[in-house]
Amino acid sequence: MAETGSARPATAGAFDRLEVALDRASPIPLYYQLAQHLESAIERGALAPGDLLGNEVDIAARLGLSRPTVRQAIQSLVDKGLMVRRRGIGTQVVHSQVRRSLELSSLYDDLAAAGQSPATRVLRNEIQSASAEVAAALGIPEGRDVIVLERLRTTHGEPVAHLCNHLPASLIQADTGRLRETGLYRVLRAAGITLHSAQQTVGARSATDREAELLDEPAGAALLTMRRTAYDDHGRAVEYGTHVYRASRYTFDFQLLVRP
Amino acid sequence: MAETGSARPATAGAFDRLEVALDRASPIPLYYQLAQHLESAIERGALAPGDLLGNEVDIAARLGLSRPTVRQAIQSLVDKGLMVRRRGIGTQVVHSQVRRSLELSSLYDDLAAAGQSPATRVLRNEIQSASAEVAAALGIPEGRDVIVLERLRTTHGEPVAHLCNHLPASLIQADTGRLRETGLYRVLRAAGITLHSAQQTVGARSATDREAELLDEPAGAALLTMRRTAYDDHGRAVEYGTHVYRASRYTFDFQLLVRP
DNA sequence: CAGTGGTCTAGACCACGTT
DNA sequence: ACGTGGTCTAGACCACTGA
Repeated sequence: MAETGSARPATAGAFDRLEVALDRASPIPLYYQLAQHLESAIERGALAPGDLLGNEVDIAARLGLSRPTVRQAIQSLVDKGLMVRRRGIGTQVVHSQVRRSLELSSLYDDLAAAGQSPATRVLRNEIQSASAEVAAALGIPEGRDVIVLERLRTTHGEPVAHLCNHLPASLIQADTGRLRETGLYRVLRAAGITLHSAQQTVGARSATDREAELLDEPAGAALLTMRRTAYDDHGRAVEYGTHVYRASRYTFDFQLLVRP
Repeated sequence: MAETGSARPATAGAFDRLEVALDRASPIPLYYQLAQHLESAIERGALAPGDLLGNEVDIAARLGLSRPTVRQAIQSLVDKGLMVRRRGIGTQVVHSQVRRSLELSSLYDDLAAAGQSPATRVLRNEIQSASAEVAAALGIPEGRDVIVLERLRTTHGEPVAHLCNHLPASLIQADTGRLRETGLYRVLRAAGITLHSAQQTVGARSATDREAELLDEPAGAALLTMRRTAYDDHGRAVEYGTHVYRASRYTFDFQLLVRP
């Protein structure tokens, strides 16, 4: 009965304006294709902040998808903080511009993405037996062999950070040459180690004399510190790092989402 | 045909050992009830790290739920980093103990949860016109009225942080008495403002003379700084804060998850 | 090969917020 | 009252993993 026909100007959502072409032959899941389309539409402004997307049933019908599939796509954007759902209202693009949230990428990637042309000086790359602190952080017996990496990260010739990492020696062979050109996490990834999570602690303290010299800061300058243990898929600790950053040249930016 | 009867020792998952009682009359969603059961089982050790949960179809059958509902429950735990799914293997409890990740709670809640019995001294609570910096952070016109809050947070009589917040004056009436006893975010919540997300920047710098005196630190001590803009459901900026923490008494802990 | 999670369908009813 | 998202069902087929 309630056949609305072709005209439906009533509660048209912003989704109408989009041209979404799904490829059912692609190995990429449909919900993921849709999510990518929506995200890129937001990025290029085709979906503006505050826009109502339009209801899920219509979108599903228009795309020839089932509603759960459409929901899965939208939900992934909600989880990213790009959209907000409201019962009785609809789904809208979030008003505030969302900055990229902190990911589990290496500092190298962070800097490269920011166009900072990072470089690395490897100060130390050797095998030692694990101290009590390192053993506890990595969850291995004290005295077990670990790779100790000490590096100085610079951008445009200026030092940014002093990085000290410990890895179980059984994991990889740390190639100093490769570590000069890229980040530790890329080396791990290339070795088939997929990171899963990391526990980080960020703090501050005054620079030691050696740190001040390495980082080209005055004695006793305030530095930003970060201690991190990274875990792989199996929950095994893969890396323990204690890093020190020049506070004048580096901060941690991240976005928090309230879990509903 | 393939009636296995009561004996099924073959690939029994750890889920068998759990007693999960769902309340279909409850307004709490079934997937959420199941997720809570599983999470508490992990917390009290009934599900140990590395345990295979058992396949989703069986669990669904045992509980009288559909598989998507069971999946939704498990997925929420995967999103929290408590479990890992592997195709062809199953779902297991993550090996490493997962610490609580940083949430969008107030410093007051953080300290209270840690049993630190926080207290607050309100140094300033007045209305001013927004400076360019504050106006830009809050997304309002320069010169618009804003509430300026300056507070000193202490635990056990020792200063921990110096907090400076700016809020659009139209939002709430900031009651100094309530701010002494609780955190700003609780006051906001009580005023019907639901926070949605926040953008934070963490850094470090040396203490000014006034900060050193307020925080009982030596002159020029290294301090941890945090700048935050918080947004509500509609994406409107609700609060802009510039906080300074004693590095000797406070750090930021958080967990990062790799999004798959 | 058998078993697992990953994806998808086509519906249904309910709770909530607006009107 | 109505429209929205929130939840749930009962299946289906596929892709990956391990033996």
